[in-house]
Amino acid sequence: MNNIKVLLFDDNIRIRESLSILFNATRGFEFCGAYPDNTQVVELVELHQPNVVLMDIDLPGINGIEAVKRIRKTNTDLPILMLTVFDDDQKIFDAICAGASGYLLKNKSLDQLIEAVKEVSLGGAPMSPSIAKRVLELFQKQNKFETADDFNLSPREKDVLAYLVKGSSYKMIADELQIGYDTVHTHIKKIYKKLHVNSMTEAVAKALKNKLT
Amino acid sequence: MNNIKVLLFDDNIRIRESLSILFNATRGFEFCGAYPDNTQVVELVELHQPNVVLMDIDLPGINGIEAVKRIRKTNTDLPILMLTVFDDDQKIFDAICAGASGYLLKNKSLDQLIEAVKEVSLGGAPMSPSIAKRVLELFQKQNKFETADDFNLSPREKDVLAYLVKGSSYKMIADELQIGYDTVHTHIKKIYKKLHVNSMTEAVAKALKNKLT
DNA sequence: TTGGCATTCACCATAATTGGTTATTGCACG
DNA sequence: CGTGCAATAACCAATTATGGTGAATGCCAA
Repeated sequence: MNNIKVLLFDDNIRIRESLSILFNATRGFEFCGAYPDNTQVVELVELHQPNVVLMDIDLPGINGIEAVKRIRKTNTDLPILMLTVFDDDQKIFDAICAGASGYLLKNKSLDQLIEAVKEVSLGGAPMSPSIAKRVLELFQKQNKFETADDFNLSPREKDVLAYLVKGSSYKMIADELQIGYDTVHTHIKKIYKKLHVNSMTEAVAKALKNKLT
Repeated sequence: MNNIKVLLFDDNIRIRESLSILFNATRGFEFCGAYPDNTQVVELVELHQPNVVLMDIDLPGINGIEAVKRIRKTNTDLPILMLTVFDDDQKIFDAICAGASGYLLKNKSLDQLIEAVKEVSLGGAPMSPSIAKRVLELFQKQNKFETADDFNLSPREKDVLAYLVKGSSYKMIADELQIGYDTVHTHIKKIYKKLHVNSMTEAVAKALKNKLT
């Protein structure tokens, strides 16, 4: 198996030096270099062809999240491990959405860092447990839904509502469901009563807000 | 510091026995008991008052995910660590949405398991890197958005579109934006041209699909 | 300063939606 | 064997939305 080539971006010179020593001294790793900012991040990735990028999230100028976005424009597979001293919800969220592969707090031991880099190079997504907790919470928040509020819609009414959400008109719904225009009208009237709305747009908005689709 | 009380649900008798020995023999832990199914899960949690629950995800009868839901009905804080041999996307997703605190593959060493239980009892969310990767991918998928497609909407047009999404009619928008009905009409006509749609519901659907709000 | 664009407004004709009532069919439940 | 409900359908009147043209104002940049 080939060495794992590691490229580091961090504005702290001590971290650059110590990680440089660490990866050069550890069997199975190869240190491409360490840079204090992201001005040349895309070019440096192109140049060094690393297997893993370590990215400090709080860099001056182009921050780590922006750098991840730039790398991801041309390279969707390269593992990028975010390093940070803070576990700020918004930054975690942004970094993950930008396409980061993992997220470590800097309080890890060097052994744990080595382990994490190995894991991320193999396609895993190492995360500090406290980070993982945040991610899970964000995830749960986004996917909590009120099954309670079904509004007692009948199956057919749900069908019709789904077409409304897709942007269909009475006529289109009638065509697609193979029923008459007046029947669509009837269904929609009942939907409005059950949802306590009185227009298609309100119904669509309510359906989407309550994940009725 | 008090011992960490661990309660286990797993249908494999070998795992029950070996983890029983492990946690009884490890300083800082206390083993509440091991059960092969979830029929009494809520009562057992109530009885033992554990600090951490280890839950196999594939149990006969009431599965691990359903068990998590039941526990979460009355106890939102108790750390529940899911154990599984498979890393199936849907199960990961369901377990997390049900309220699981962490998610470990069973290929972990006993030392790593002990470490993970410690972490979860402290409020972390240990995850096997391969699981974490799935979670990140699901997360990224849910939150990917096309900032590119702004559709060249002017600020005012975005305002109007936002009201459409809220379910407002021409009149309501005119009132709320303090402009005339015909002006709203004009804005909406331009929005339709830019979005390539020709009804309020289509505009709302497209706006929401492209996160234009 | 001229051209483009955003924002505002008006009028007209057509099409679509809304709310009301009424009615038939078929299915499930007690 | 009625009762209730979902699903289907029809009719009417009033409101709302759509698509077109045209036009005034103001602002910014070439």
